[in-house]
Amino acid sequence: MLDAALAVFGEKGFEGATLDEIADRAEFGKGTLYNYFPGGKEELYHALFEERVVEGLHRVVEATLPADRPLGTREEAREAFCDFIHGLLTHFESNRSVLRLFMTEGPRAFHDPDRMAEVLQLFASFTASVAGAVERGVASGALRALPALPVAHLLIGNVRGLLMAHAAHDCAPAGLPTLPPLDSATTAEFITTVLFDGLLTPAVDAPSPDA
Amino acid sequence: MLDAALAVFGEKGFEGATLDEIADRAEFGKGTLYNYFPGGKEELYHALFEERVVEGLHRVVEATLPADRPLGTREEAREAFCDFIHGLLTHFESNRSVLRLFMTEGPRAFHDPDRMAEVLQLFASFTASVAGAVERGVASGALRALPALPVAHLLIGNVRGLLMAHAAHDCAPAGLPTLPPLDSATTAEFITTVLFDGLLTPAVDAPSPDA
DNA sequence: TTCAAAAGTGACTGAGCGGTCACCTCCTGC
DNA sequence: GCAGGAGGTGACCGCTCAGTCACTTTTGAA
Repeated sequence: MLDAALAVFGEKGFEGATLDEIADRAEFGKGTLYNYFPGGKEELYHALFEERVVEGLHRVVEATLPADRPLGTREEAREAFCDFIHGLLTHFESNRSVLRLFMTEGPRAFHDPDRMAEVLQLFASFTASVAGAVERGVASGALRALPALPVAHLLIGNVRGLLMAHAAHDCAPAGLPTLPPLDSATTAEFITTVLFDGLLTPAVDAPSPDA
Repeated sequence: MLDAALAVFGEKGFEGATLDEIADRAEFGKGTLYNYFPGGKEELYHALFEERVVEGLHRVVEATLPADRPLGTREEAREAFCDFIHGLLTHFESNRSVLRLFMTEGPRAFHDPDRMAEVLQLFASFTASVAGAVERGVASGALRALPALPVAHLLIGNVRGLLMAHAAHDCAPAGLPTLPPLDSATTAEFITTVLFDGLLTPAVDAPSPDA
């Protein structure tokens, strides 16, 4: 049943999805749906969001940034976060519907403070885990002394942004300037390079302008 | 009329906004709305999006990354992009409704390939301008030789991500782990530091950029 | 002053959809 | 084989809202 809901919400979005279609696709009657989710559309959606999206994020963070993973050196930190980014990318690339829920939910919550509070609550421990890892990196001297929470947001935001750009490429028919679909390992390495090494060329005292 | 539409779409989102409310708030009859926008809700929304969101992005990019701005040195490149980021932040912070349209539209377009094509078309020249600036930075040796378009996406995505996080903070009632509202200059400097100097502490064997 | 076109109006309509409920069906335990 | 209830069902209801159109008001040219 959640599978059907995921498919339909993923395709149509929250507003566009109809309970009739979800029930049809799940091969259940609409009434049955209310047996499982008395709260109706909202409850179904929230349950789905929690079980698939939030749960997925947790698995990735547990696999790649566990509290005992050493982040003492620059190399360790770089590799750990690269794994994390790679984990997020592969997770979402193999779960397009989940990706859509993930990307759509933030904006949706803006129009409803209660929902926003809920969403933030659901993401809180995920964000906190990432921020914790950043903090450990800072403490060990591997990372610059920047505030951990904004850095965590930035990290997550980057993955989200590139996923969005790539997903847009899939949808776009014309020859518009979109990103070609990269494999997740390359993309992860790209993001890591920018975020960890920086965009600027390494400062040698005589910069080499090689045209 | 567009002002009223902006306010309502900003508050309620595309689906949540009703033409009755827009017409009311604009102090027009609903019929009049169809005189100006025969295509109805969609056309009104698209016109709004084009005139306010896309237009705003263009103004920022023209002000901070014009084609003749020198990007030859690391310092010039860093400052130019910092200005750009700062420009985006201030623009959106003083136009919350515009911000919401901007953030909501991407996800919305996923459920409709035609709309996605339109949106990409509208953003194409904006993205291209940013990518062009990146390319110039790379050509002059100030920036690492990374593909310009993904870098541009990353840049824009970072601003979008932090704006979202800060906007979420405004909505959230509880003491959840959200970002405190920073002033845009600080935030711009923060993003620039991460993206340009990198998260890693300067390596011993490489010369250090200044703190 | 006249009047026709342009601009504006809001009650009405029809479709779509979330949610309900009286009924059915099938399993279980006796 | 039967009673009872848990689980399943889909026609139906009521409401919301985009879009329409017959009518009113304004405008400005003659």
